[in-house]
Amino acid sequence: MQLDKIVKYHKALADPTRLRMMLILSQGEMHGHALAEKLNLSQPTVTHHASKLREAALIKERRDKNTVYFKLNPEFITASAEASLQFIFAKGVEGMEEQSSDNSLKETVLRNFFSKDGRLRQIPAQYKKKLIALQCIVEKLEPGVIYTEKEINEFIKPFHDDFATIRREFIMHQFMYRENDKYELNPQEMWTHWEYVK
Amino acid sequence: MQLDKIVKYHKALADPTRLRMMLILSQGEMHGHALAEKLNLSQPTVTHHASKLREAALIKERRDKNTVYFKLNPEFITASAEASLQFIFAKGVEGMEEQSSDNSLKETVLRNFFSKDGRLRQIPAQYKKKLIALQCIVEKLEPGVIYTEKEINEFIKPFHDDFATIRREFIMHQFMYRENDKYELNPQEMWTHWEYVK
DNA sequence: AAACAGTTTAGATATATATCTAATTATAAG
DNA sequence: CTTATAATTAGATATATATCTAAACTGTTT
Repeated sequence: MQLDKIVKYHKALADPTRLRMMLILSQGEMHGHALAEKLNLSQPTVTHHASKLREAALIKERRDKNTVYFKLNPEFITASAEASLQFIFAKGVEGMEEQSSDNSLKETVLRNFFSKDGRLRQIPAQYKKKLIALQCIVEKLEPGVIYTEKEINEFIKPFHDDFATIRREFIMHQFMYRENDKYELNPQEMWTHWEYVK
Repeated sequence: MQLDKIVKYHKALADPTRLRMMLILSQGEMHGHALAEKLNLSQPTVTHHASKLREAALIKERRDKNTVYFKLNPEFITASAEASLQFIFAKGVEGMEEQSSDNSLKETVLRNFFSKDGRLRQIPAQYKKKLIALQCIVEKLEPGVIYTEKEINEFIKPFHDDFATIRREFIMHQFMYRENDKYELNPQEMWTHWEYVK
């Protein structure tokens, strides 16, 4: 998983001192002592910040005799910014794998909580089973259709008397979304409750 | 100064939980309760992270009855990443202003520390004055020329007997840089010791 | 080999922050 | 007006981190 790398990149730049270091180094390479002087910091502090930047590969170093010169690693700086954006906007490419993994549990729920006529005997208390029961009902709705609250209630009633609770759970667990008392199915990707985010 | 904003942007994304929030929201808007559930966190924690993201303008919110829906603010996300890069790579556009501000101090140093024949009587102990004295000497070198250590020594001797110390100070204060025993002047922008980084 | 200069490591301290529970606020429903 | 639900605020705690001083290390010079 690359999440850690992206965090590391942002952490590296999430500090005013390190940003000023980067600014200074954008003018050319510089050694530790001079950096400490320009920033009014002790040398150990500069070492500390330099390690953070180096761990994120944002700077490179060269050594001449005793003194270590730092300079920017521009390719990596831009690459990291790019990667961060890609990460955030990567539409759920993953998360589809486990889709059908829990079939046995689904059958259990269908057998134990629904009667032959399709009514929900009772709302499962156990979290995962409740989600499955809700999903079994909600997937009988039409994707793309906009429902009124009344219509949703009428739809639920044949399954269970407490339509208010179930309607609320639909929203709560992201099966549907609501705006100005209009209800609509969310895309199925949003129903993925089994931790697809690693 | 925009440094704070850039720090805020990176801080906002410098946390695995918030990054996962962004990932989830990239699939569509979601309200606090559902986010808490997906992330296995308490609702106050989600509020906490949402504020951080909101302060950096990375997410937007809408409210329907009691529930607040979060969604990404994609323009700002990319704009911030762009601004961060621009900040880092902004070559010293600033810093040129105060160039000639301290002329009086320079005259003082010239009068008190240099004799009529141009020799440096003694190395000033006071930091700013020392820098001025060094600069007065170093600027007599040719930009672009690569010197050997021997040549540097010979150059300094007419100014001061302790050429070793002065040569070291040239490096230390970034007037010159050294690689494999070759010495070269740094560009004048790097001599700017009077805190151009705000 | 002794001294030195630049860097790094170790250890201490203070501030920041991620997370929780409990209490409060805000909006809606009955 | 009372209750209920979602969100926020307050307060507590534990971890992370920015900074310093002092000590150790490493390569250079004498």
